[in-house]
Amino acid sequence: MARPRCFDEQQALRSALEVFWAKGYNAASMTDLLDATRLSKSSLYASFGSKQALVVEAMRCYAEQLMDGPLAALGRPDASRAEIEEALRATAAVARTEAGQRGCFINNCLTEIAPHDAEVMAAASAAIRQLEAALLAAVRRGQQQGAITTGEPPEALARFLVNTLSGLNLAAKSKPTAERLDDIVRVALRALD
Amino acid sequence: MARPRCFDEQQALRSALEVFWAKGYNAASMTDLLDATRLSKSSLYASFGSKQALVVEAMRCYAEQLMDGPLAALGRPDASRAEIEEALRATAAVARTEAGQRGCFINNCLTEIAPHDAEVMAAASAAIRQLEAALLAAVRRGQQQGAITTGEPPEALARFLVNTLSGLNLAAKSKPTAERLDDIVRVALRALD
DNA sequence: CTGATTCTGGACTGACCGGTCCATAATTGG
DNA sequence: CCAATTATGGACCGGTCAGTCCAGAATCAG
Repeated sequence: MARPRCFDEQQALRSALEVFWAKGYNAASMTDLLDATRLSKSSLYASFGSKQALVVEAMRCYAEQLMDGPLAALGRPDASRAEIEEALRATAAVARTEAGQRGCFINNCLTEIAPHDAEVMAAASAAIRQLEAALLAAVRRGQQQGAITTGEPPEALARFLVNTLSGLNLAAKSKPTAERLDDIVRVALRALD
Repeated sequence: MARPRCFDEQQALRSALEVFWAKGYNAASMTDLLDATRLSKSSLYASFGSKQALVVEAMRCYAEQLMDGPLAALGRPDASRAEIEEALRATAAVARTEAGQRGCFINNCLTEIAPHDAEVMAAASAAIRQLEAALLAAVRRGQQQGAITTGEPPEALARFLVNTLSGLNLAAKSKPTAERLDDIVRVALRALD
């Protein structure tokens, strides 16, 4: 009875994410988004409602692909110190690439738009909370195994690690050398001893 | 012979900085800047040339007031471990305030505009380099005094500390609790032991 | 083939953008 | 008071912004 949708909403979302990620929210025009998604204006507005709603969806999409990418190790149920180290190193490795210079999309949104948009703030906070929870579980396991100091509560160590990851992603913006990133990761890991 | 300038360029710059800092570069319109500086469009363009040139000057202005504010301790010629701790704590203290939720202006610019503007990138890099140099000097002194580990080169520790400060300023965006910030500072300082 | 329904392209809107320009007001030295 | 010089306000510019809307193409069930 009805004509079926002839485009993949998830695929469009991924394309929109690329645009927002590369250009930032304000600098990404609807024209840019239309070109990237290959959707008509009507279709895009019918599917997502507004530019703001679209970026919020893009943030969720990004958070998912983060946990499947450089932070995948942290998602494993037996994640411990080795997986924390792996996550830090993978983040540093991405930061060296050209694409990595876009930084963390969540942090970009937190910086540019969250202060003036409650929904974006909520989405960013949720993503950060999720990362912290994963780190917390890994820290606890590491402490139980004696691989991580028990001189600090696991919550404190997890918060510190979130902070270090944020910093690495920000550092990525200014074309850091591999040595610089390695220094940061190595010294940060000292805090777990 | 000539009519003297009847406004304070530095004062106008500080006002412009407030606008850019609170709203972000793209979201700050010339109208906003004109209202805040109380200048006419002609005067502002005659003094600074363009919105982009204005933000670059604002970045320099911010970098100065940073070294006179929370990072003042690091500027002292005898700065050592205590001054590093003081800088971290002062940054955390600012992050708790409402004004602190604007984060670090340099990092905001690095995130929003530096990727697409070479001059902004240069200004941001210069500011970060300056901070790192101050930290490096303090780390070296701390190592000589035996207050900081010599198990890592001072450059690595300085880079790590820059990273931690960046992270704290980013964390400021999401209304962090005092406890959370204290955790980050305390754990980061472990890495110096 | 037909009628119902939904998707699609693009014209269109009013507002605002950063930036230019000029006539005028203000202040100077003489 | 005058001539020279500069700051100033505001009109104005073309372009772009996010978002609306509609006529028509595409796809369905029967």
